[in-house]
Amino acid sequence: MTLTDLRYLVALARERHFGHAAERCNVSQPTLSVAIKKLEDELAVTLFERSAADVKITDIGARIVAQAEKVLLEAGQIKELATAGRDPLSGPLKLGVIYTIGPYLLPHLIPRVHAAAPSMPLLIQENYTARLAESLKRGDLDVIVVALPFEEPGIVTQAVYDEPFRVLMPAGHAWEDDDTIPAARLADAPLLLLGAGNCFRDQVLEVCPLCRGGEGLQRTLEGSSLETIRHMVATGAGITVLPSSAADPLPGGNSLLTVRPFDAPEPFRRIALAWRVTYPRSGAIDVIRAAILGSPLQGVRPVSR
Amino acid sequence: MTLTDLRYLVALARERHFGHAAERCNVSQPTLSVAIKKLEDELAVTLFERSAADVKITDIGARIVAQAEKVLLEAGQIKELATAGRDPLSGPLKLGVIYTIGPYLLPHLIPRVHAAAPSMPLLIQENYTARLAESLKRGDLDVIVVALPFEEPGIVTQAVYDEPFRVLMPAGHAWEDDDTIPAARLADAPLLLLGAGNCFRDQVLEVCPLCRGGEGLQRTLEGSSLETIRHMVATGAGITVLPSSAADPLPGGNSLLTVRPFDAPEPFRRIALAWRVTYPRSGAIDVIRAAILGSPLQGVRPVSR
DNA sequence: GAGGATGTATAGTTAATCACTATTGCTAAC
DNA sequence: GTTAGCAATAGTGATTAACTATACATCCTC
Repeated sequence: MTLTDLRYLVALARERHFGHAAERCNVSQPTLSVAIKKLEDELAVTLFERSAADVKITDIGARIVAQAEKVLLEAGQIKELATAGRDPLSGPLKLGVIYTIGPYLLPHLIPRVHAAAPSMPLLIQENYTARLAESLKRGDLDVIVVALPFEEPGIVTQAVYDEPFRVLMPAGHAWEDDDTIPAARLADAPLLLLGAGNCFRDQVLEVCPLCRGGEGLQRTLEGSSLETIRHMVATGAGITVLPSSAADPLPGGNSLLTVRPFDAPEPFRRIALAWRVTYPRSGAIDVIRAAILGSPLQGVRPVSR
Repeated sequence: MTLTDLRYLVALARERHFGHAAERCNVSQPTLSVAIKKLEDELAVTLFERSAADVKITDIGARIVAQAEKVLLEAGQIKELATAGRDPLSGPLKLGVIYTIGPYLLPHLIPRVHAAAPSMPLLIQENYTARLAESLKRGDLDVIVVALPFEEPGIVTQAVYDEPFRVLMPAGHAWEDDDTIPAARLADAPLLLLGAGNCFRDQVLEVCPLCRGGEGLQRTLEGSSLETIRHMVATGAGITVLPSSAADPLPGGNSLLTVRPFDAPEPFRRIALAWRVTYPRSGAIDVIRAAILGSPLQGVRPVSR
């Protein structure tokens, strides 16, 4: 029993004439005749009473035809689903973002994606890189925004932008007079740091390796966020290093804080998109990339593809 | 897209492994692989993300799989319908009976058919032979009970029983002393007859052809029934000829009426079943025949097949 | 980083199926 | 009896679907 057979069956039930039904199906009369006979044999049921005068459907035949129509209808739905699903910008996209980007990127990203792909709602998860990677590989996420380096089997990455680091200090701090800050100076500063698991923490520690072994004045704030740290800096609890998108004052920004860049060469992190190499909706990824680059993130430099 | 393809699709969605899915479908891995690829090409949609680690279904793939399961379910219903419809004794049987048999046969027939084929309800129509024949050919009826001769193209008949004619007269009638009645005597009797269209009327007239031309004492009662005529005979309005099943007194019968057979050779009618030669439920016809022969119809003689 | 293990895709071949044309067979109507 | 209409069958060719064998890709291990 094939869908073609069922189409022949329904056509014959409608036309009550093998020749006409065959014509409607664009096949020859014997083709349809044989197919119906095959169906009857397979089902071990007489579907039609054939006579010279006309073709009559049996009671059981009528019931089976009704069911066949239902099958064909449902099968047609598959094609419709496929047509709808062919557009990579249709259907939800599961996006993961690391904690140190989400709060600064998402408010800009979401409306831009919505404008570019109105029928692609974003399902967003913020998490650590490791968790995002796991979800991405499991298929719980489709695309993630992470900092490089990021190497995972089966995952491809695409750099999107570079983002310099900044030193954040309370307004009136002694370093405020300097236009730029040397990284080495941080070694003995009361540096506020994110907890383990945040990639940004490690990147900051790389900027001033001395701190690591030094067990100096740094304080690790487990379970905290960049925003919390910023508030703590404002209250004079210490200084910190932030990515520029989180640090640079927006118009009408915080007057309790002072931001200074590092001495050249500025330390920076490279932010990238990552997805399974097998992920088919590359068009959706392009939209995400464009929306990120279209977002007004302070201090970031796009990375050409 | 075939039902087989959909089965492969569903299996792969369940197993998430080409080899295992193929095994479950009793085909080789390449067979399933090619089929899925063909489906994806046809629908122009990526249904699965394949990687060395595992097989992931895409969002659109999951939706299509759900629809495919629906299709397969509905298709399975066809087989179930066929299985149920394979029994000729399942499903209603549309039975036609001529007016001069119905009232005497049906009260016996219906419970017997119900006992022999409980899931074959009878849809019964009483009518003239010509109307029954038309309905039978149109397919509005499946089997009819008529008197022979009955010849129609595409229709087969099977004699079931012979039924002698009887003379019915009011109790106390002059002929009551005779054990049998010669047919010729009816020529000048006040014979009550059914209206035109009733085959039994013509059969009675054949018994005594003289009446036809004679325009004697006969009265034709249009739109009447044998039962009405019987009542009229009881009131002394005349005499009549009835088939034995309608005439012979049942235990506790009507004491106002006297029934006499004809002189030998008794005139009789032959009752038969008729159906379209293409009608597939011969088993149902056998049940009807057996139920008729099992009915206690007075005076009838079964006709062996 | 080379080699092995796992798993999917491809190549090449064979068998089955499907659809065609031509023809037969059947029924009913003229 | 003949003819017309229509479905069934025969026979053939093309397409499809299945197989086995093998290539290819990826990841993991040593």
